[in-house]
Amino acid sequence: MKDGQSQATRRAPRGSARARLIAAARDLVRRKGFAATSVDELCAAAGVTKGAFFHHFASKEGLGVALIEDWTETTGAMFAAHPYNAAADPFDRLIAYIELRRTLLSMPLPEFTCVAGTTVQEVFDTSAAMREAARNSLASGAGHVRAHLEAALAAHPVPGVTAESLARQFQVAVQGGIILAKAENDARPAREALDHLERYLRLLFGR
Amino acid sequence: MKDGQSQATRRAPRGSARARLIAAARDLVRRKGFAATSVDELCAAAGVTKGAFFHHFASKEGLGVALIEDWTETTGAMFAAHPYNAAADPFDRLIAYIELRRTLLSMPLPEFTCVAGTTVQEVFDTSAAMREAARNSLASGAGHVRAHLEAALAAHPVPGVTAESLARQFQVAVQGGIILAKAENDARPAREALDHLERYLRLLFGR
DNA sequence: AAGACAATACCAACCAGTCGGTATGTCAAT
DNA sequence: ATTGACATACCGACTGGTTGGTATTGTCTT
Repeated sequence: MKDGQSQATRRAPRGSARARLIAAARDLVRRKGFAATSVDELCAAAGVTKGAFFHHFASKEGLGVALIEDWTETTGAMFAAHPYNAAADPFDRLIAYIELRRTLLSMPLPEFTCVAGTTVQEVFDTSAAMREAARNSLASGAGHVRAHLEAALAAHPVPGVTAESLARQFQVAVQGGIILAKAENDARPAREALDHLERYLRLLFGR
Repeated sequence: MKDGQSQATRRAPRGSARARLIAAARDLVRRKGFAATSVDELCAAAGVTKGAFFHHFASKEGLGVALIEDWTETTGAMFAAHPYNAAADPFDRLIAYIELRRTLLSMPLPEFTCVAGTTVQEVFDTSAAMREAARNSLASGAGHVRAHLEAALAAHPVPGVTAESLARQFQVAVQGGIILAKAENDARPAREALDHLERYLRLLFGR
């Protein structure tokens, strides 16, 4: 009788408020940026009240840090689990990684924007905590390809090129591509950035 | 007697309010982002009242559009006037352009961030007018190198590579480098992004 | 019973934008 | 060379609504 069902659809199950807030933040921050997203908006989107918000996060900035940390884990798990890691040749794994990033670009624009890259642009000078979380996130993202790059460079050294720096260039191509895609309102420039990255790699490794 | 001097230092000369507001916006928006910069803050920084603000701009968004358009003109004039255009060989001009961008990176971080690239990240989905201004700004920036690229490609064609797309990759390297620099709070990753771009160019053109 | 979790009401500060008014400059007719 | 009509540039108090954050109370789970 107690209309438990409508209650359940209307209100999220207890204990999920934190996760729901982070999910809502991921959506809204990608579309509108961090500063332009208000706490009230976040609560409404998550189906949660303000009391719940400030129970789980000390401040809006706290939510921002948690959002980026969650992003680091989520994307990290996704890349780690992906079959692109299976290829025997490290160079093939790099090409497969780029191909994987290409397929991600077929999603709608707000859904392939990088949470860390977007927010750090806004807050790098106003929130040290969020900047540090973003730095860690981008470094972690570069870490996924660095291992493959080290193996590839061991088999085919390139003078003046380190795995560390080349891994960062992957991030540069991805982040820069996203900016151009946003400006053009079209994923194509981001896809072309990956094409150039792949061509660069092939030239470096003589493939 | 009439303390005309203190009057002059206390208040900007008539007619300069618009330019002062744009200059203040360039500073503040680079450091804090567009959404986090309030109109009051802008007015205070420009030494101007709110009445003056809304006399010159219909809205905060209007100031945003004017800011990006001004940025397009300013940077365009700067690159056009620079001696890097002097080299006879188009390839040398491209290398000189990259070198010019490298020297820009010796400034403090907020001063080498691209106004168009930063703001479009925030407002690409919430302000069509600003996104369009940013698109135009980035396209204009790519246009500066496209001419040199066309000449270089005419002398040394590279299959599958157009001047248009390669010019955009210059923007990708610059914008992506800025994001990493912000995250690391250090210009070095941006400089390395230019190094990789230069190496890519040399490989493409066999230099 | 006790603590974790969440709902509601509330607050001072701040937000973008408005509006009636004034200062300054322009130009044509006197 | 004055005058006066008009436009531009600017001023700053004000408004309705929103902001991030708090205080208090209630309700689940163990």
